[in-house]
Amino acid sequence: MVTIKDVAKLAGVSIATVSRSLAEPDKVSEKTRNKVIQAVEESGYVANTLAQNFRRRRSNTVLVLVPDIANPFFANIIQGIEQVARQFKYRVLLGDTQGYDENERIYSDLVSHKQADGIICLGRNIPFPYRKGRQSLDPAWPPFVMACEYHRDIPVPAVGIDNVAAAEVGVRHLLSLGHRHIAYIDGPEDSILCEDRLQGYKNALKSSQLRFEKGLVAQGDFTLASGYRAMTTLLQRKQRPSAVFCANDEMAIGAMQACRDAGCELPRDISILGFDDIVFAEYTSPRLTTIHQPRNEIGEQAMTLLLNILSGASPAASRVILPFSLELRDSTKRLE
Amino acid sequence: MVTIKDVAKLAGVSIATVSRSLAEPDKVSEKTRNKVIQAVEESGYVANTLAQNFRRRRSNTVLVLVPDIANPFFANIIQGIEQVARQFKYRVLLGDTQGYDENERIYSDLVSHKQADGIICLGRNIPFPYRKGRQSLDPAWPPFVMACEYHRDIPVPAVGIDNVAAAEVGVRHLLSLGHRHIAYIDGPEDSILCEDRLQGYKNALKSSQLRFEKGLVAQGDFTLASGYRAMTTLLQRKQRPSAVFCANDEMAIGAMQACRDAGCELPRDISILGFDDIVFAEYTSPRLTTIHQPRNEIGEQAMTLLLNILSGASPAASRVILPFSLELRDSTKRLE
DNA sequence: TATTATGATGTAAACGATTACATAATAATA
DNA sequence: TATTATTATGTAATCGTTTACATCATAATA
Repeated sequence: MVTIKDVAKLAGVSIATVSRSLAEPDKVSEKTRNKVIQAVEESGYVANTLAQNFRRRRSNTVLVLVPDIANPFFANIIQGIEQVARQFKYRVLLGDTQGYDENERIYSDLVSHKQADGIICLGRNIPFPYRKGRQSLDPAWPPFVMACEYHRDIPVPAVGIDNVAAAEVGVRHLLSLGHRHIAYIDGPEDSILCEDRLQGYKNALKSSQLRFEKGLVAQGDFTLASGYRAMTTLLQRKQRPSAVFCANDEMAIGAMQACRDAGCELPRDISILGFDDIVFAEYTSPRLTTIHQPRNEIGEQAMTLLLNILSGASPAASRVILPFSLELRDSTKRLE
Repeated sequence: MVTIKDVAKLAGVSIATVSRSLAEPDKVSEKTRNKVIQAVEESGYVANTLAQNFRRRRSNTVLVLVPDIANPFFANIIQGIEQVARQFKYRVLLGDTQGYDENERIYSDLVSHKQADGIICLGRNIPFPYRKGRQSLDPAWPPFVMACEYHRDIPVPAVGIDNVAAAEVGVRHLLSLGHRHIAYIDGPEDSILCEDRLQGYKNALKSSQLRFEKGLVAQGDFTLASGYRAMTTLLQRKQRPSAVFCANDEMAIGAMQACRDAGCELPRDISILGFDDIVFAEYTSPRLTTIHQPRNEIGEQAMTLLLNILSGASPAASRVILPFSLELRDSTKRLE
């Protein structure tokens, strides 16, 4: 293996000069710089990243905590993160937490072990211990940002959309189609995202002087199967809802299947509205009307934000709110 | 930061002894071992992984090259890899190559830079330069294994199913339903997987004394959109196929949509058979009949294989072939 | 008991880079 | 030209481990 020593010998300079020529080229005369570059090429030298990381006490790696990689929604966010990371020569270490807090802990240890410089958290759990009610960011925490989710109490830097507004726009769309009996299939209980979407749903109802009915909210957990189950429950009500707003597309797709299995025709009997706009939304039957989130951009922005923090930007909480849009397709229909 | 030195001082031994107590406990007397453990706990020492990696010249990290993380099929394989990796204290570095060879090169550089100890390649491209026709594994290559795909010329360790057999089973199923005019929607051109599946398709036809017709093969690239396009092309033939075998589920789902858009009723007019059995396959309408692959296990086995190689097992090519199964659902129907 | 084998510990040299500091070379100024 | 400021380079310490080797203590053997 060719080391910096070999290059130094070959170029007839000291190792310090080689190091400088490579890291801070303008701190070195043009002549020597050329000699060094020549020697590097001749010897085929590549710096040993392990040694560099050790000496610089950082890894140029970010850890991404994903509740579930198999969820195509997260996959797109990761792509955005990857893209920016690659551009800035950062590596992306993946941590699939499968929704378990313990796993999040395990992974975040990597940061204290200097295996990663920072964390992007796609899930809803902060992987560090914290006291409830704490107002400011704990200075002991490693650099990290949340994407999609955020935190109500702690001012964690976060990237996402305005979920209240997005849900409201979606439900208002259903209302504008004449629906008055609108159900909501909720995501995991402790998700702020879902709380916000529920709030948007309530706001929309209110704007039409409709009363919020608890029985019209069914619990899901973002999976296809949970959407199916939730819808099945809703269909058992004496008065079936004429429209259903789902907290994500997968549950919407599950719900559609439940409707079909119950003998409903879509969208004639029931309108369905999703959230996220995953690729599959365009390939359901009927095509799923849904709220589009700029997934790639969320990832990009999250990584950018983290890079800023890593390069010493104020650790003050910055929320990046990106635009959403209502994607009108065929799963929602005017009530006849 | 508390280092090994501090622990040594606290325990009243040398740093070598501390290191040994931790790495090779049986090379040290019980008394000292206890003293050291005590000191470690008291001081809250955790070894600096950066320093360890540097000194040990390895990173305890594997690089996973994924053509597309957004593909749920790969996501499940990654989960399998993750699982085993975590168990053996390995980290998973993710490289989304988005199908570009150059990206694969970039990532595989990480190995030469010692950022990763080995590679698991989910795509079809070997990320190192190689001469065609080479019979043996290049000893200069870093440890790596392929999952799903494999290589025809080079004996690369690989994990997957018998794609020829699987496709044959699938198509025979269509034949058994009376279909004689069966199309095939192919995946990317340079994929051995797809070549194998095509071969299985041909074998099945042959077994029923049917002639292989080139016009019944449409090109796709594993995406939903490409499935849609391919199916649209097939539907323009004077004689429409009565059944279509798709090289993966996503193309099958795309194809279903194309059929509906062309006014076909499924599965009455056309039977559709997928491949992979992604979660969404159960939520299409009609539910997709498909070939099930043990995705998680493929990931697990691939990681296990890589670990073996890393721990010095013979670098000889070992192929791990896992079982598949035909998942009968509602998208295939007896020809009337 | 003297000698040898065995096991436990310590000493110090790596690993391959970065970087504070000292020194040498050059340019700018008086 | 002599002096000072500036820039370029080299020397050597350092990061926190691991590990070859030397040393010392203890147990086993003659």
